[in-house]
Amino acid sequence: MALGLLNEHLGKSALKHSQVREQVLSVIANYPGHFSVNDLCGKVAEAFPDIGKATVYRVIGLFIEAKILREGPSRVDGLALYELAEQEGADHHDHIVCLDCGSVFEFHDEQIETRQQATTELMGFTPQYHRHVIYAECVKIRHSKP
Amino acid sequence: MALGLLNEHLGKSALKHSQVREQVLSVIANYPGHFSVNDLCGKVAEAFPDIGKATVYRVIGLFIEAKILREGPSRVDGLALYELAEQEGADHHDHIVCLDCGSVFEFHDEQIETRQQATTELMGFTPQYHRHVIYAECVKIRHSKP
DNA sequence: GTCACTGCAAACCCTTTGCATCGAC
DNA sequence: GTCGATGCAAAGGGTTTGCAGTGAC
Repeated sequence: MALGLLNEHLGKSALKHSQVREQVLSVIANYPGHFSVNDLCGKVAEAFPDIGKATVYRVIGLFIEAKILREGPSRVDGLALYELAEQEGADHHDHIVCLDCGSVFEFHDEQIETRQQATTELMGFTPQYHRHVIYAECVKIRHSKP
Repeated sequence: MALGLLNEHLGKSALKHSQVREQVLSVIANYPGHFSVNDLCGKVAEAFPDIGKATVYRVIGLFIEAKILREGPSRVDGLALYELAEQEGADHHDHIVCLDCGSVFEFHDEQIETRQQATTELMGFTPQYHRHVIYAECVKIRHSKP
């Protein structure tokens, strides 16, 4: 899976393959959902205590370039969250952040995507990516989180 | 205009009216478009050199509570931008950030707003606010910026 | 052997906080 | 006079960078 993307990206550049990058990738691959850099550092440290925080930051940048990760929603306090990028052709999704508990949910609406594309082009732009996050209160507690 | 909102908000709280707050507000009122805290500090320093940066931060927080300002799009590098909030009943808008020059443009699409509301409610949430930013390349250079 | 990668710690940037002073009511 | 507002400088938190050592090719 994502390992292929990584190697593809490394192949196109002067960058080298490394064990550490594969290790971080394996941690991410097993990471469900959305995470901050700090979350990831924690998980990485559990599995590979020798990997430093600076490397995690550097690797995240690399993975974003390789389109393995993408920047997801921001937490209410503004901290960036990341998630595995969609595979080529897979459904793109946007986010709802619960104002009550901070949980992140995903949604997809084809009409919104279409209108977005059309509106942007109408204004003379070629859309590359977008961030669409709805902050909302949940009516009934239908999800639980610490 | 916004001065009314400020006084209204101050009236509802234990907070005091102050000259400094009015001065910062006057700078913002003359500020076209979207600005970072740093931008604003610069403009404020030009007009009122005695106002400290900490106060600007504190005042921005206050103005957001008073719904005079709202958090706008993020710059590509992630830095938050602010803008004058819409007046009650006025059109809400979202943002396109030009990847070529960083300029910020506004758009509004009623269909997107409607679908957003519907989708969120369908998932059991009451939407409070959203951040919808499209990052795009401009096809022709139809705007100029340093 | 070369040049990129890594870990550590220091540096950085933006933002918040503590504290003494000033100002609004 | 009271209590919030302000300015300054210091502290915080997240992220980046410099450098010497390590690892990939």
